[in-house]
Amino acid sequence: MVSAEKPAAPVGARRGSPGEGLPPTTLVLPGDEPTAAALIAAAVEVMAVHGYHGTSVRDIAAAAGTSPAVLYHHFTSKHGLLATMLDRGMDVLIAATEEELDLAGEDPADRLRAVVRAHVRVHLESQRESLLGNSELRSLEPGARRLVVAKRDVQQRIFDRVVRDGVRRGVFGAEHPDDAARFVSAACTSTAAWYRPGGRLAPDEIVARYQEIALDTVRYRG
Amino acid sequence: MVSAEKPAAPVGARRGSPGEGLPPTTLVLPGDEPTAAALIAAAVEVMAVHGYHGTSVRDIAAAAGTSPAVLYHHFTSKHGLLATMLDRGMDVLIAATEEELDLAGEDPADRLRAVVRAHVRVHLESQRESLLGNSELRSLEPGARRLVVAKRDVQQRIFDRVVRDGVRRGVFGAEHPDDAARFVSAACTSTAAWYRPGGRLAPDEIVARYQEIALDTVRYRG
DNA sequence: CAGTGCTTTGAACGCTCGTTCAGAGCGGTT
DNA sequence: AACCGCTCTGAACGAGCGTTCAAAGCACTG
Repeated sequence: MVSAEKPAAPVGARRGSPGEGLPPTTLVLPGDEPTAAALIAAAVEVMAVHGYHGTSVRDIAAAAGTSPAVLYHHFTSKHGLLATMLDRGMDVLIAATEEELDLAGEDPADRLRAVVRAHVRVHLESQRESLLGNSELRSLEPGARRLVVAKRDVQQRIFDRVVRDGVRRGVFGAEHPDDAARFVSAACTSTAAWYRPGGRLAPDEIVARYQEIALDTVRYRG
Repeated sequence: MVSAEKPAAPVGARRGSPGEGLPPTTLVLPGDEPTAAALIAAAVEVMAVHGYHGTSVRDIAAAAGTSPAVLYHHFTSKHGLLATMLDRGMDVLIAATEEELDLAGEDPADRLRAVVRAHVRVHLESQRESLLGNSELRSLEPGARRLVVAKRDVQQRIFDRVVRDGVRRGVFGAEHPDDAARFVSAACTSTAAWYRPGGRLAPDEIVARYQEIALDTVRYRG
C-alpha cells in the first residue's frame, strides 16, 4: 500500500512490466513498487486530461496495463490515489524551491530569481502533475485537502518571505509585498496552463524572462 | 432551447418559481426563460464546487428546483449547458474589458489600468463563473472548446495590444511585452482562486493594488 | 369552450461507476 | 516438497449516471 507519508519497501521488476510506455513522473518515489508506480504514472496521464471525476478506475488501470482491482491493493481507493499524488506534488514543489534557495546567496534579487526558477521549472517540467494539483484540490475530501492546502501555504509563504526581505533591505520597492508575491507566484503557476513543449520559448528562456519580469513586479532597483 | 448564440424569447414568470434562493449569475441573459435561467444559476452553483464531471444532472435539477428531464427541454444535453455557460462567460469578460477600454483615454497607463480593472472585477464579482471557465475548458468537446478558446485568445490579445502600445510609445519599458502581458493577465485571473468575500481586502482595493503592480510589471516610467 | 403549442412530470432505459472478494499464481523460506 | 505471504485475476455487486418518452398540465387563441 503506497502512502503519501512513508514509501513502501522496494520490490524487483515483475513479469509483463506494468506501466510500459508511460512517461516518467516526478510523483513516483524510488521506493514505490513498480505496479504502484505505473498506476501513479497512468493516473497523471489520464487525469491531467479528463480530471479526477472524468477519469474512471478502469481508465487508470488500462493505462497502467493492469486490472481495476489492483488499484485497491496499492491504494485505499481512487481518492487515496489522488490524495497521494497531490500531496507528493506539493512536496516536489517545496523541495525544489528550498533547494534553489539554498544555492542562492543573500542577495534578495538572487533569492527571488531562485524561487521563480524553481516554481517555473517545476510547472513546465511537471506540467501534467501541476495542472492536476491546481485543478483537483476541490476533489479531495476535507482532511486530505487541509493537508495539501497547508503545504501550498508553506510554498506561498516562501514567496512572501523573499519579497518582504527584499523590501526590508531596500532592494525591492514594492508597496504591497505580499500582493506582489502572490502576483508573481500566480503568474509562474500559470505557465503550466499554456506551455507546450517545442513552442516559441524553451523552458530556460521562459525562466529567464519570468525572473526579469518578477524583479520588475517587486520594483527591483537594479 | 437556450443557446450560446441567440437568446430565446422571454416568457412570464411561472408557478413555483424555479431557482428560488439561488444567487444571481452574470451568465443569465435578459431573454432567458426563467427555468433555463434557474438551471444555469444552479449549474454555476454546484459545478463551481464539484466540477462538471463531479456534478450530476440530478444535482443541477435539484438545485434549480426542477426535475432532470427539464434540462433536456432547455439545453441539448448536460454538455450543451456547460458550453453555453463557458461561452457566455467569455462574452462577459470581453465585453467588460472593451467597455472599460472605451472609457479610458489614450494614455497607455490608463488603458492598462482599465483592462486590469475589468479583468480583476469580473474574476472577483463572478468568482464561481470564472473558476468554472478556467477549470472546465477541458470538459468541452473539441468544437465547443475551439469556440471558447478563440474568445479567450481575443481577450489575451487585448492585453497584448495594450502593453505593446505602451512600449511602442515609450511609456512602458517591458523588454518582452507579450510575456509581461500574459504575466499580468494570469495574476488577475488567479484572484478568483483565492478571493473570499469579506476578506482582508475589498474588491476595489484589490483592483487598485493590482493596477499598481501591473504597471510595475510592464516597467511603467511614471 | 374546444383546440393548440409549449412546458413539465415521473418512470424507465441501458450503461458505467467505484468497490469487493474468493481464488489463482508465484517467489522465497523451511 | 510443503508452506507462507504477497500480488494479481475475473467476475460480480449495488448504486448512480445521462438521457428518453409518453402522458399530463397549463396559458393562450379563436
